Parts: sequence; C-alpha cells; structure tokens
Amino acid sequence: MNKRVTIKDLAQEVGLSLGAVSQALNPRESTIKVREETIQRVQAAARRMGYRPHAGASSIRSKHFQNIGYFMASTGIPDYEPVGYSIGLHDAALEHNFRVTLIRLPSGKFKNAISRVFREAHLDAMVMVNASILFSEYKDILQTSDFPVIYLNDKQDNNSVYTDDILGAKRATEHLIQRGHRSIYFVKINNAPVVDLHYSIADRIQGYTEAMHTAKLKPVIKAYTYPQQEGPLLDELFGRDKPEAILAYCDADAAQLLKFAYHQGLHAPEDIAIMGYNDDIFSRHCWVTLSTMHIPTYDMAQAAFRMVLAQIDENSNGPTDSCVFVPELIVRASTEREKETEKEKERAKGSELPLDPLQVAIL
Amino acid sequence: MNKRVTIKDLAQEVGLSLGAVSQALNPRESTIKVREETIQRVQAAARRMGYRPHAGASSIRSKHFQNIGYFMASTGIPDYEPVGYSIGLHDAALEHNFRVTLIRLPSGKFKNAISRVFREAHLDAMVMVNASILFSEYKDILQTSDFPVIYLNDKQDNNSVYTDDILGAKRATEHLIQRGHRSIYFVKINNAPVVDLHYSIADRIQGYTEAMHTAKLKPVIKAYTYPQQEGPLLDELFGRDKPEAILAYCDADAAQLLKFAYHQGLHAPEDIAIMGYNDDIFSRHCWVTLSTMHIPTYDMAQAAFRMVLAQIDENSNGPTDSCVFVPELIVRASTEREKETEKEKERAKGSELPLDPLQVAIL
DNA sequence: CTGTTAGCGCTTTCAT
DNA sequence: ATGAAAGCGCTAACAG
Repeated sequence: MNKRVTIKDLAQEVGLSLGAVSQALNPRESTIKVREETIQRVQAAARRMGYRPHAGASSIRSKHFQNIGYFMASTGIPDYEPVGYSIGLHDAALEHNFRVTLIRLPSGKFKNAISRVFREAHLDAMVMVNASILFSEYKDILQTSDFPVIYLNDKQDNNSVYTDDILGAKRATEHLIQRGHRSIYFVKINNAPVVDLHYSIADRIQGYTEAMHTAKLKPVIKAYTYPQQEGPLLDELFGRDKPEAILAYCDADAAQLLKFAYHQGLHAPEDIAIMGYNDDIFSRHCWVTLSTMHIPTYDMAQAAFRMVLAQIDENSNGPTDSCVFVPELIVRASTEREKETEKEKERAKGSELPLDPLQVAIL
Repeated sequence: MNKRVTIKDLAQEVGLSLGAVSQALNPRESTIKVREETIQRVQAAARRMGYRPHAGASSIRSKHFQNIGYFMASTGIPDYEPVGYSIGLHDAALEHNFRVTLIRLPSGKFKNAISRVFREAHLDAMVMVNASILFSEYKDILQTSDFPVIYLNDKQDNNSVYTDDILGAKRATEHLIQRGHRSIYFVKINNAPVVDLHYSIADRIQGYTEAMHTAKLKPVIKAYTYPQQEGPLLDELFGRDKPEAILAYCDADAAQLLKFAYHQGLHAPEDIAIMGYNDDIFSRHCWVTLSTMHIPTYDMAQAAFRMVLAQIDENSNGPTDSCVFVPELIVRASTEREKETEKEKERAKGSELPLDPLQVAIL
C-alpha cells in the first residue's frame, strides 16, 4: 500500500495553499475564487500524482456524504428483482456524483441484526423499495434517523414514487373488453384472502372493478392459495364455467395460470385470454408472451433520485409531493387472436439479440 | 437537522476522556484498556443520547473504510440478475460490519463517465461479477488502484470464485446419457460463432465433449444467432434428423428451445429432452420445468467475502487461491419421462408459497 | 483572487 | 486503567 497522495502534497507541488487547491479541485460556493488557469494546473498535477480525494475526510467538514442508501425491502432470497430500479438509481446518482450503498434486510443467521448501515452516519438519504413489509424495528430507526427517505413503489402522500395502478388495471380490463370478452376474472395467486399488503393489490382490484362496472359487466375477483387450493382453482378458472379472459394480479401469476391452462388442454389466447401486469421477465420470456402493463421502473428510480436531491438541496422545506407514473399497455401473444403479432416479432428481434451477449448468457 | 451527538459529548456525559470513550465504544488493539463496567456504562450512554459514529471521521485515522464495492459488470439494463450474489455478499458483509457500495457500468448518456466510486477513496476492496466484459479503461483503473479485487463468477488463478463448469457439463451430459439418449447436442443461442468471452462457454463445451467421448458418442456443438438463423435452427434441432436430447448452454437458451420445440409440435421430454444450466429463474418458472445444473450463487458470494477479508486482514501476503464450487444436478420435468416427478412437486409446494407473499407478488 | 488558520469527529500514541 | 494531546485529510471562515 503506497503512501496516499494528499491535498497537502498537491499544494506543495503546485506551490499553492491547501484552501486554494481544495477549491481548484472541487470548485464550489466560497469566498475564495480560483482562476481557470489555476484550476487546470492543479487538476493536471492531481492526475499526474495520482491524487484521489478521501471521501471520509471531506464528509466531516462538508456535512454531506454524497452517498445514498438503496434499500431493497425483500426478505429471504427472492427469485428475481426488478433490476430497473437499481440501475435507474445508480445512473442518476452517478450523474450527480453520488454513490449508492446497498441495503437489505439481513437474511440467514443474522436475521435480527441491525445493519451497520443504520448505526453509522454515512448516508445523505435513502431510497426504499417495497417499504410495506418492513419490520417495525426498522420503521422506528427510520423515524428517528435524521436523513430523508424516499419511497419507491409505495403509495404515500409525500416522498414516494409509484404507478397509478387503478388506471393501469382499468386500461388492462378495457383492453380485454375491447377484444370482445364479457366474462373476465381478476385472479391473484398465493395469498389466501386478498390481503392489503401492498397498495397495488387493492388498486388493481379497484381499477378492474370500475372498468367492469362501466362496461356493465360483473366483476369476479378470485384469490387462490397454491398448491392447497389447486382443485378449486382448476375447476373455477379452467372448468366448464370458465371465464373468457383473466386479468392476473402480476406476470408471475399470469405465467402460472398459463401453465395450468396448458395442462388442462386450454391454450391462450384461443381458448382463454390471460393478461399479466408489470412487464417483467415473466411476461417477456413466457412460452406464450404475455400482454401486460409496463411499469417504467428505470424512470421511476430516476424520479426518486430527483426527489432525493430536492430533499437534500433546499434544506428544511418539508416533504416533496409524490410522483405518479402511468403504466403502459403492452399487447403480446396471450391476448391476441394471432399467436404472435408482427409488431411483437419485430420487438423480439430487437431485444433478443442484445449488444452484449453476456447480458443473457451469463449467470 | 439536529446537532450531531459526537464522541466528545459522550465523553463529557460519562466523565471520561475521548480516547477512553473511543475504546469503550469499539474495543480493539490498543495501549489503552477499559474495564468491562466502563464499556457498559459508555455504551448505555451512547444509546441514551442517540450517538451515531461518523463513518467518514473514523476512516481517516483508522485507514480503512469498512466498505466494499459490489461491481456488477453488465451493460445496459439486463432482464434479470442472479440475486444470490448480491444477497450473499450483503449478508456476509453485514456479519462483519462492512457496508457494500453498488457499482455498475454507467448506462444512458453518461456511458463513458468514470464513476466517483473509482475516483474517490472510500473502498477497502471490491468484488466484481462477470469481469470479462470490462472496458479496458476500467481495467487500467483497477490495476493502478491499490485495493484488492476479488472476481466472482470468473475463472482466474488467484482471487476468484467460480464453478467447475467442465465437471458440471460432464455431469449434465452423463445425466442425459443415463436417460438412454445417444444423440445429444450442445446448443448455444445468440452468438454466431461460439466466442470465448466467458470461461463457462468453453468449459461447458469441454465437459460435454469429454462426457460424450467417454461414452463413445459423437459430440455435436451448435450455435445459432436468433432470429437471423431461425431457419437452420428449427431444421437442425427439430427437423427430421433431430437429436434425442439437447444440453443448452444456459437456462434462458433452454427455455427458448422449449418454445421453438413446442411450436414445431414437439414436447419435452417425450419427443425431445432439453436441459438447461444455472438453475435460475428460467428453469424454475418455465412452462415445463427444466432439468439443470445448480450454481450456488449465495455461497459463492460468501466465499468471495471471505477472500476479501483474507486480502484485507493479513496485509501484504499476496494473492489468495481461487475458490471452486461444484454445480449440482437438478432433475426436473424437461428430461424426466414422467412430466413432473413427485419429488419435483414436493419441491414446488415448498417454494411456491413463500413466507413473504410480496417476494413474488411485487414488481 | 490567494494564503492562513481553525477546526470537523475520530483514533492512536504517549504519558501518567 | 485512564487522560492528554497530536494528527488523519479535508473544508470553510477569515484576512489580506
């Protein structure tokens, strides 16, 4: 480990004072102004000598860390995560010279540990995804900690970024109605009763219901626990009195329903139309590609970062208004009369041959 | 923003010196020893007053940041990421009171920006996933920077953690042979020629080839660019002279092959056996669940963290030996004669009803 | 426009 | 076992 090159060394090299060098390196509001020429000279020297600012040292005096937390509030090891959130946040942070620290609920044997991330001061703000499932223990910490928290994919009056799922579900249902379907179910798998854990569950049901009412159709909402309720599920959804179409709560549910249908000898979209929600990996890679509602995760994360800046920059002017995105209808094979529309094939051509082959190839 | 509670305030409160309090808060090697009773008293006061150590301040004198970088070297916005790596690393870091900073290749308009993450000193080490695709620009930075880098999912002599894909592919092939298949192809989709970008491509081909030779069977290796080579693909894999079984390079490829087969009127495993590799989301959620080779991503990340500690703790004793994991054969529906084995159904029951419903439900 | 100086919050060395 | 004091690398306030 070589001796660190400090700002002092730099000052000596260029024959300036510490303060001047500090300003030249990182020009900001100050009583001390440096000439453009000086800035160039100092920065050239910095490069030449391999100077790297010490993030910790600057955070002491400057009172900010240039660091935000990205808190993914999911427990255990989920099958997948919407990667658009983390990439969007990272890109936005990078653009503004912020770092992002990864935060998770601890799993494994340290399940109950409170992360150092919370004990120590090193964050200017935090962006939290899926806050709904947080332990109250964490909620307390967040309340008492003095940094701003922005909620991503969570519906709150302030400081949150989310999608209008009432509108989204309405549009999805309208799509199914326009396709000529009358008997349309809303189906959720996994939770015995439809519990109001995440806002999207209640909102999607509401949007679906409103659209059905507007069209003078009878809404039917079903929730099944799998595999315990496999019997009723197969009977009610794919038996004699089966619906013409199903709007699933999410793509994962839709994919599973598609699988059930297949084993019952029913094919989408000919025998039954099945629609997902989220436009995630399931809808795109499903054996029959799924019509779905696109959620702009990347843009939402960028918006979340903008809210972070708003909270940090102008100090002490209270909460920021929440930011609402509108999901976009994506029509694919699972609700189209023709198995794959031409448009869809075009899209596939673009997306299935990525610039970087490893993107898909590597685990 | 309330006034920060500092170690000074604490010292005043408990009537001790700064140094003593520092030791009591965080006992370590030092000439100054504190009584157990003192430690308790100080820590109680710290809790009472809401003291939170300033990560930046401690990093100056202590010369370490308690922070490691998690560098996911994928470009653009991939469809998914193996989440086991980041969770495993996070858990291990948490256990040792380390933070983890998220690092990515910048996408979007700041594509060519070098992240602040590299310019500033704030990391003790870095764990890098899929290093193979790095820009040389980054490679230079890594070479000259003075912190250790551990390579995850990359095969190197030192400082890397990876799986033995020669052995893995061999076992996968043997599984297919034991099922009675003679004509078995190795298939990769996406790259026109099989380019040696990631070690796993060459190694899986090697393992497959060796297993075939041992069984006195003729290895056939195919690579297709989709959709450009859709014609030859369909013809050679699912036409008149189709193989009895296919070992795909990865689960995503296998899932796609399954889809092609279906549209050609062929079903797995009756008409053709198709096997994946990686045991990722594709293999588990595919319409016909895929037999595959499990890669212990969580454990690999934990191992990577242990290597990080080895590199940091004992200073100046050179590189650490690489750590090799062995993939495990997972038999599912796509190669079994019976559509879904009983064992598989059992497994599904466990995994499809997670403790946390949001794990699956929420985007 | 530039130099000087006083810290920031913490750790570590040295003295007691 | 504890206190005193020096200093880590940097920024900000003040003086010129």
